[in-house]
Amino acid sequence: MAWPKDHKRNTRERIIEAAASAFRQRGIDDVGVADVMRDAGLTHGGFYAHFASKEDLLAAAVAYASSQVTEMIETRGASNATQKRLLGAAFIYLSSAHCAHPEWGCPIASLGPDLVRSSTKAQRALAADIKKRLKQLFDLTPAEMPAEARRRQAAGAFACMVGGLIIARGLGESDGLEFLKDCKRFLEEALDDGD
Amino acid sequence: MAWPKDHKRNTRERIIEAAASAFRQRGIDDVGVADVMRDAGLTHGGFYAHFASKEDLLAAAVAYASSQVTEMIETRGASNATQKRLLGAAFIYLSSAHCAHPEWGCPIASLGPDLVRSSTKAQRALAADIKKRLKQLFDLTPAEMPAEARRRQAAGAFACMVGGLIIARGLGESDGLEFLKDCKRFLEEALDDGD
DNA sequence: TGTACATCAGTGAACGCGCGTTCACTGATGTAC
DNA sequence: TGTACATCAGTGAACGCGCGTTCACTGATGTAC
Repeated sequence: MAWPKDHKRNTRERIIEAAASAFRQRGIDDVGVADVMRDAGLTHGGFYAHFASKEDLLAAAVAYASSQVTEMIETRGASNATQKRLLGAAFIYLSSAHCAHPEWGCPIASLGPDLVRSSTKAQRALAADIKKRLKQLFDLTPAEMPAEARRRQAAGAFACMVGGLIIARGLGESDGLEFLKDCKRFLEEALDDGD
Repeated sequence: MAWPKDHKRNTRERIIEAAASAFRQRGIDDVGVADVMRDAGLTHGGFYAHFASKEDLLAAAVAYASSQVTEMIETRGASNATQKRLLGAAFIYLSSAHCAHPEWGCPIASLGPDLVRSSTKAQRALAADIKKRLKQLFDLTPAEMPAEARRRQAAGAFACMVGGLIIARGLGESDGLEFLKDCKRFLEEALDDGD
């Protein structure tokens, strides 16, 4: 081979990162293949050496975005060793920083409904993201609780997180922050139940 | 005037209804002006006699969709006179029927993230929808509770409803139904708190 | 060490296609006489 | 009651534009000798 062996892999990764940011910030249809390639420092023609279609790129971008959120929750939300690890994850997710920056945040909250209507491949990436997240949140619930109760808490908290973020963004800056606070207090009480 | 005086108003309404269904089912960008007009039994050229732009139609469609959801909650969810009216609303919202039929359901769950990125007019329609819904849900909480607690319950339940529906749709048929049940049980417990 | 070569990542012009929007028109309707 | 007319909701061809995708090519790189 005439090129460093991971050069193409690196380029591909760069394209995926650029796409993941742009899609989450501006939406799937408002971001063209040429835009993504420009963000990655390339010209649009080379795109199809890396992906079969824009839909394929979307699926890869969702998977990448999902892993970013997993890391965000792991390192910034659930690091405390107390009983309230799920609540810590929810607080990070419902933070004003996450609300203001969809481009590095949860792809379900920024693209979910579009992904449901999307190609099979992107749909599968979404479903995989959801299942991973549910597993991650489940593992943050108190281990001594019955599994069913843990699953319920993970599901309810996750729903509240995704919906809360979307609604807060829809309300705009000041009302949105107020709403986020209400959601957090709601979860605080709701998750106290099972202790 | 050479036409029945509410003829144009009726036609406009028909276009809005067609758009509200199509947008919620297939997404904003995947529904063309010509599609909407065909659904309304017209040809595309006449569109601009009713709306200044597709974005304007979108704003009107969101407002119409919102009123449909208000009615759904009012007539099918919150009709009981018990203490659990908010829970009743949530159960209707998180029903499998609503999950399977975005075209007559909540526009926040089907279009929310897209509307946040949309024109100012559509954004305003979304924010208005959210505020109306929050007010409606607030009014379903027990009147004897402190206002702050009522607001928290309304916010948390609403977030859970929107997020729950989006996640369930993302999971697909069977897993989605299971998830909806978990969300409903979660809310059942969470809303018991304040009684 | 130096040179010719093969490889293939990336370039950029070109293609169809569909969409939002415009506009000259048609023809159904209520009104005036 | 009947006819000519004015109105304007709706028609359909046409426009420009941007996007996803294709393809012949260029040129940077590691390898063979």
